[in-house]
Amino acid sequence: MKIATFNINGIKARLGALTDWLDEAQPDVAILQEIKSVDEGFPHEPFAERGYNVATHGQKSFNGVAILSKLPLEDVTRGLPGDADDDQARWIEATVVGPKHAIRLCGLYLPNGNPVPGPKYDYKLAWMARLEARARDLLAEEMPALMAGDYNIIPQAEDAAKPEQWTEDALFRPESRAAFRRIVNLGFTEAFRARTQGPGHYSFWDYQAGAWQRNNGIRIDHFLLTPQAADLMTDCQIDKDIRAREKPSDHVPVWITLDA
DNA sequence: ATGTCGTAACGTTTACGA
Repeated sequence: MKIATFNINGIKARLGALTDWLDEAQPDVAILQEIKSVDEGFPHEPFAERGYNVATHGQKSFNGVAILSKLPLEDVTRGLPGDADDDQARWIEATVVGPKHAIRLCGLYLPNGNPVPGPKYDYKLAWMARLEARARDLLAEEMPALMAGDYNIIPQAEDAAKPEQWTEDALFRPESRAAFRRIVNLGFTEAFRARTQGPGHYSFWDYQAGAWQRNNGIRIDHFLLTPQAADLMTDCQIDKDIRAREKPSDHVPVWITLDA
């Protein structure tokens, strides 16, 4: 089972690029972030004709997450638990049942948090505390499950081409990285790093200042796997070449395969 | 170089978020 995560930066602007990539990469599941659309504005037909079921959790203009799946999406829930007043659309869950295993999928768009300090950074850290709570509950289920998406976290210096440019940024502040490590260290496997070591692997290049042309990237899109899911993983890759196309997102897809 | 995008709005340009 091939499962991808992809921050598309707007479904209206990215529909062609997204369907082109789906046709080539043929993921069974695509977990999307920054759809920047209300649920009613998210197109279903282009995905239905390719065999995908669609579940969305959107809002006007900003944020928004979705899951596309060739398998039926069961037990869909929307919103990260822990704050009834949080109206930002950043979390969606669903279960898919493969030939061998059921997988609980969590799609997330973690707050950016800039500038530091400030209310947006406070919101990021508070959101991560709620994420940790959900992660603990997920582990307690002792089933194959994953949390995938745009974490807006650069885990280590080797995950940035120029880490010195990010020292004051919410994506790389010690508090942000510590919160990410606390979650990983509960017992999750960070899929990409379980299979590939060393610098030079990125999932985001800013539109500004020729970041792509200079390969000034960062790795901020991640899969965290429960032990039961990690045991099923057979591959994890980044579709870097997508970034060179016409009208690209500033992120590229990251995907895993599971023997599920 | 405050450098680029995507979205929305009392839109032919500005504001915001990233």
